[in-house]
Amino acid sequence: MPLKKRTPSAADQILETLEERGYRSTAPRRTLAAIIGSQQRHFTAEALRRQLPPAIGRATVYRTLKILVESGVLCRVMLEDGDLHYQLSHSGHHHHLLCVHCGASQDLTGCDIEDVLTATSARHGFELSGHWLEVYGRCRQCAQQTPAAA
Amino acid sequence: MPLKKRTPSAADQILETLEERGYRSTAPRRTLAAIIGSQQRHFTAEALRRQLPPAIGRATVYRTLKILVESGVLCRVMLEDGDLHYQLSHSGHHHHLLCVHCGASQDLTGCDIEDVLTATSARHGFELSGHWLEVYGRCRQCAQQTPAAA
DNA sequence: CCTAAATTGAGACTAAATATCACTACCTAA
DNA sequence: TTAGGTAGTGATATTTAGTCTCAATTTAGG
Repeated sequence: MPLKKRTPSAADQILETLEERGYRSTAPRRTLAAIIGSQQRHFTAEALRRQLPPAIGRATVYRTLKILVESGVLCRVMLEDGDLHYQLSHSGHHHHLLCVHCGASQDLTGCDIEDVLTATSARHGFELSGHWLEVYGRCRQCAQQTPAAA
Repeated sequence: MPLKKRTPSAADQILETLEERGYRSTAPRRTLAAIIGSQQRHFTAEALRRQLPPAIGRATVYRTLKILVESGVLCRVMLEDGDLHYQLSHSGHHHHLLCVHCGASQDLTGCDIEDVLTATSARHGFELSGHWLEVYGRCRQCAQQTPAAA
């Protein structure tokens, strides 16, 4: 017998956040939330759309993605080739270690980039307000599988 | 009487770099070099094109920009809104302090970001191969002019 | 001057994203 | 429970940014 209250799924959390922000719960958004919650990797808007029933219009996909980024549910990830991807955001401001081999990404935690930037900016008389950082390389698994990639 | 050998202009330096790399000196490239050398701020491909005689085709502009980035003459700058701009590159790998108020940019020097990233990545078992960093804020002048911007 | 190869520009094309707008479906106040 | 104002939707047109193709032109070098 399944329990009534389980750990809320990613999709549920997404919908909840939208409601908290005053957005209506609609059928397209529920579908979007379910598919987004099921993504194992960062994804593009168009890749997402391909997984959606064709009845859901392009505009809705882009509108919803924008809302979700503003709401902190998703974050944007810039790939090395300039492709803009999205992925579930697990925390507040953070950065990504993006594996260029398998496409996995880990959050960069325990990192004092912010402090370094603040100090360096101050030295330039610069009033820091934000930054954008992506880190590319190979994750542990991929690095082990192909030790000295050409 | 003007001296024969002056400090070479930015445009001359651009053309020289192209020649060193085996690219031919052509009229369109000379025009491009002159206009690029005269930019006071980072610029988009299309903004550049608007300053060019219409006889120079779009393809040539983009081709030349690509060559110049590969040659290290220009570097790409990603603005906060996702706009891709270009600007003259003054050194090798570096980062930018981008003023969101006036559009000025300074190179970020004397910064040990690389070391921090290397150490942090290692802690995650991540084999670092590259990164992308932009820093946004207000330059000294703008910060002074509007001390507590809303 | 001649020629091969590099370069060019017009324009077709692509991809990603936004804008428009009539229509629909939510949700709440009655 | 329903009515109706509004948020939301989707089809479609449009924009933006850039790439591709290819015939014609220009360049560098002998």
